[in-house]
Amino acid sequence: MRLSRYFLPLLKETPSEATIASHRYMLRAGMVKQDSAGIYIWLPLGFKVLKKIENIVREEQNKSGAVEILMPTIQSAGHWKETGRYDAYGPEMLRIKDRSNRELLYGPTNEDMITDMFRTYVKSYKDLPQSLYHIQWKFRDERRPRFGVMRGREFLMKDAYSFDVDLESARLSYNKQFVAYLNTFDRLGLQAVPLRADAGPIGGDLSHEFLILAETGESKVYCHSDLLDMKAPGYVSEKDLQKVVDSRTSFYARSDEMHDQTKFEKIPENKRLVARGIEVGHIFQFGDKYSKPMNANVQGADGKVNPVMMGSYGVGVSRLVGGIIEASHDEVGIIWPKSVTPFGVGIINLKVGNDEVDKVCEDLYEKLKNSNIDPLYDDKNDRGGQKFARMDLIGLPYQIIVGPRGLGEGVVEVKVRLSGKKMNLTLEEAVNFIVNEYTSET
RNA sequence: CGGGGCGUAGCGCAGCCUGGUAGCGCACCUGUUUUGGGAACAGGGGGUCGCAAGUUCGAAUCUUGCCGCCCCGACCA
Repeated sequence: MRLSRYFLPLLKETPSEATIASHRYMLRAGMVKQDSAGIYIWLPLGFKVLKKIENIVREEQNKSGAVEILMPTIQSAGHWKETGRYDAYGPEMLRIKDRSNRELLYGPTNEDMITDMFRTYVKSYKDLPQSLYHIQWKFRDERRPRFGVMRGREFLMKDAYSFDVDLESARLSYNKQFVAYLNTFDRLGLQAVPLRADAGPIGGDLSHEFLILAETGESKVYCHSDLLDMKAPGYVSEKDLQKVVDSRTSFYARSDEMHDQTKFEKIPENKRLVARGIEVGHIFQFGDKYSKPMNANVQGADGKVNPVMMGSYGVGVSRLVGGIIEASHDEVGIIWPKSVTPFGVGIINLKVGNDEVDKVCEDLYEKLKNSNIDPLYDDKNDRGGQKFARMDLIGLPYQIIVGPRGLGEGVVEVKVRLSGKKMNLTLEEAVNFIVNEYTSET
């Protein structure tokens, strides 16, 4: 993309409402624009990142065996009355009436709807287990939206639902999602900690929440520090699932509400970690909580009819955009992990109009495009300082700086955003370096 | 939901107390000189001062009502 033809409305000054880094930078880097409290327009740069995160979440869901569907944002109140949640959910649910005075709502979650869908089709244990997910916009009428997209009212969420014939099988489905979450957050460049959680308003027996550590996090985290050193498991066969899950859940790791100081103090003192975190995922097993009142029953091999055993698994996709920035920024701007960066590399032309500089930039631009690097070429006729500051702010992992001074010696400058390290390389070397950075690790 | 605050140009703000027809910085447009870490000078465009009613000869400024937004706390993915 050529910057001169892109839509990137940057702000030099920080809007007064933004108090945390991710909110400040998302506004300044032209990623989002607030339309009303907790509701945002996703501008091109922000939208690209959102889609990249969404795709990683999708790929890991697919790998786990979950199947994608898409449920509507607007739901009928009927299903919610059947489970008793219409009254239980409270004012955070946005209730709407249509022209015929029918009661509708903008979905804050989808257990009721999917259970209704499931029961009309599935009657036999032979069709189980089943995991379905969708990635869809939700609405919760928060009393106090804040922190930009981290706590919006409208937000993009992946929610998966598992259906099993018994609790033992349901545990397997739960574990698959648990492992999928470890892999998902790893690919997003995040260190996510699974905490034992309270099932909360969704209800259930077994539950974990996944938090990324950040000073601005809303939850307090107490955990064994070795948990942070564990690497993502990658592919895990069914027979090893429980072992992998146990290897994480055996560590003490809890949020404020579930904290048990006595148990915490059994951890060696130098391994006790108290930090703050941002919740980016939450998984629940809740058995027949919805299937029973909704008569979502299946017939087993023994001929008996029982409610299907369910779980649900959420990831805050739009919240992750902010969460990643909280976890990865410095005093001048964002530092994107390679997996979600809106562009692979920024090319800075320091002297637009100079034949040689223009030619080298165009050459780099074409070569990188053809190597699937998706470069952003700053071809605007601005001063150097402005270009550097701009590129640092939007946080692409690599920059290639092309100017007459370097070209006089036959080199361009490659800058690594994270380390600040700069290298003088020939044009070919620069292209090879960037391509290699994106292919050497997955 | 408790407590506090703010709505004046795209962004950041002053003016309001003490009423007289709107200003500063950044951004934007034109020109000149510049050009390797957010350039300088000159000229210029952009506002029903959140909305409505009231007081007044006259309201950004005073009064009342409404709307919107933010911050702290409690709550939440």
